[in-house]
Amino acid sequence: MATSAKRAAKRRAALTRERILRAAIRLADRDGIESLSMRKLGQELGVEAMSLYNHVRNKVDMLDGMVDVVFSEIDLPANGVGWEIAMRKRAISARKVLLRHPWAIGLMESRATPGPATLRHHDAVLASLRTAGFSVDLAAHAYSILDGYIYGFTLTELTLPFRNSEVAEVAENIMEGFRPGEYPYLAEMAVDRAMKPGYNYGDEFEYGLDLILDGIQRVRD
Amino acid sequence: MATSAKRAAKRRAALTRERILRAAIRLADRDGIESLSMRKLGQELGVEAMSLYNHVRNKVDMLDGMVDVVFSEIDLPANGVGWEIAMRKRAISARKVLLRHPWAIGLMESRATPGPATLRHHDAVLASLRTAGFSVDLAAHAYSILDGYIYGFTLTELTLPFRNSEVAEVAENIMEGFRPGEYPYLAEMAVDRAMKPGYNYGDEFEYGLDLILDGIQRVRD
DNA sequence: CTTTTTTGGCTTACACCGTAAGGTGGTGCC
DNA sequence: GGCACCACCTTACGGTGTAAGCCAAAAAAG
Repeated sequence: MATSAKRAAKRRAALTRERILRAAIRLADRDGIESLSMRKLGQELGVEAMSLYNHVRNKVDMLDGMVDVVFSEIDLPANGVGWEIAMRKRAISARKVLLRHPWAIGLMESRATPGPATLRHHDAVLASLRTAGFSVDLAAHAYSILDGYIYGFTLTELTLPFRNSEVAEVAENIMEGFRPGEYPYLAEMAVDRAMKPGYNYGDEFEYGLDLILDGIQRVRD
Repeated sequence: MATSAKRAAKRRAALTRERILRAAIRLADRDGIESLSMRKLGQELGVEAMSLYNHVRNKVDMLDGMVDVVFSEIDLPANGVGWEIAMRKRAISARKVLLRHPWAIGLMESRATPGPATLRHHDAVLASLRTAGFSVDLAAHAYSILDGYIYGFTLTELTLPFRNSEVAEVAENIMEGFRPGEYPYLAEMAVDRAMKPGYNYGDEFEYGLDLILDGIQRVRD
C-alpha cells in the first residue's frame, strides 16, 4: 500500500544508504576527502551524525560504498565494436570519472573489499576480451596492463602541483627555489613543454593508451 | 669545535627531522598509515608529541617528507647500460620500494609539493632517456607511460584482497557470496589462474613492463 | 667567566573526530 | 487499542592535530 511513498511524503526524503553515499561523494568532491566527517555529512543531510549509522556500518564501510559508486559511473565496455575500441572508450571514461572524484584513487589502496559495481565492471571487461578471442592468460595480461596504466596515469595527473591552467607560473615558482643547473633535464622539460601555451599533461594519456593497445594487439597475433 | 658531536653525546641521539621521518616510516610500515599519530610517534621516540613540531612544520609536512624518503630509496637509473635496461631496473626497484611502504602510493594523491629526492629521481630518469637520444617529446611520452604503469600496477597489486599466499581460500570465500553465474568471467579467471598453486599476481608486472618498453623502442626507431 | 640570547623540549588547552550505549516518539501490523 | 519496531536523537568517551606559553640548558656575546 505504497508505504514507502507515504513515508517519503511525510518527512522530506527519508535517509537511505544511497542518499548518504551520494551526499558523501558530493562533499568529498567539493571539500576534499580529508575534511569529510560524519558530523558534517549529517549536517548536510539535515540529520544528526549518529543517524547515519542506521544505514552504514561505519565510516570505512561508507568509504567502500563511495568507491563502488564511483566504479558504477565508469562506462562498461561496449560490445559489438571490437575489443580495441571498447577498451579505449572504457579507459577514457575511467580517467574522466577518476578526475571527477579525485579522492577515489587514494582511497583504493586501503579498500580490500570490492563492491558489486566494481565486480560487475571487472567482469564486463574480461567478457569483452574473452569474447574477442583472448585466451585466459592473455586477457589477464591485457587487463593488468590497461588498468595499471589507467590508475597510474590518472594518479600522477592528480599529483601534479598545478591545475593545467596556471602551469607556467607554478613551474616558474618551483624552479626559482633551485640552484641553477641543479635539475637540468627537469628544467629543459619544463621550458620546452610545460611552459608552452596550450600544454596539457592530460593529452599524454591517449598517446600511452594507444601504445599499450598496439602492444597488446601485437602479442595477440 | 665538534658542537654536534657534543650534543649527540649529551642525550641519547638528539631529535632530528631525519630521525623523525625514519621513525614515522617504521611505524607506518608496521601499523598502517591511518594509525600513525603525532602522539604515538613521540612515544616511539621517547618524546612528547609537541616536541616534534620543532623539526616538522605540521603533519602534512611530515607526510611530504616521508614520501620523499621513500623516493630516495628507489634506485636511480644506471648509466652506460642502455636506456631499456636502465628503465627496467628502475621500474623493478620502484615497485619493490612501493610494496615495502604500502602507504606511500595512497599518500601521493594529496601531496603536491615534491621533495628534493623526488626531483632528483625525475631528473635522473629524464637524463637517462635524453642522453640515449630521446627527443624531449619522446622522453616525456616514455616517462609518462612508464611511471603511470609502475604506480598503477603497484597500486592495484596492493589493493588485491589477498596477500599472495592465501589466494585460493580468499578467492573461494569471495565467490561463495555470489549467485552462481553472476560474474562468470571473473569466476573463470579465478579458477584458471588465481587459484592455481604458485600463482602470484606480481609476476604480471614484468610482462607489462616489457610490452611497454618494446612499444617505446618501436616508436623511437 | 659572566651575561644574554636562542633553542628544544614540556604542559596545558581547544576544537574536532569516530562511534558505543541508550532514550524516544511516530509508524505499521494484529 | 495495543504493541513491536525502527529511524531518529542525546550523551559520553577516548582519540586526534596543533596553538600558546613556560622553562631549563646550550650557544653566543661581552
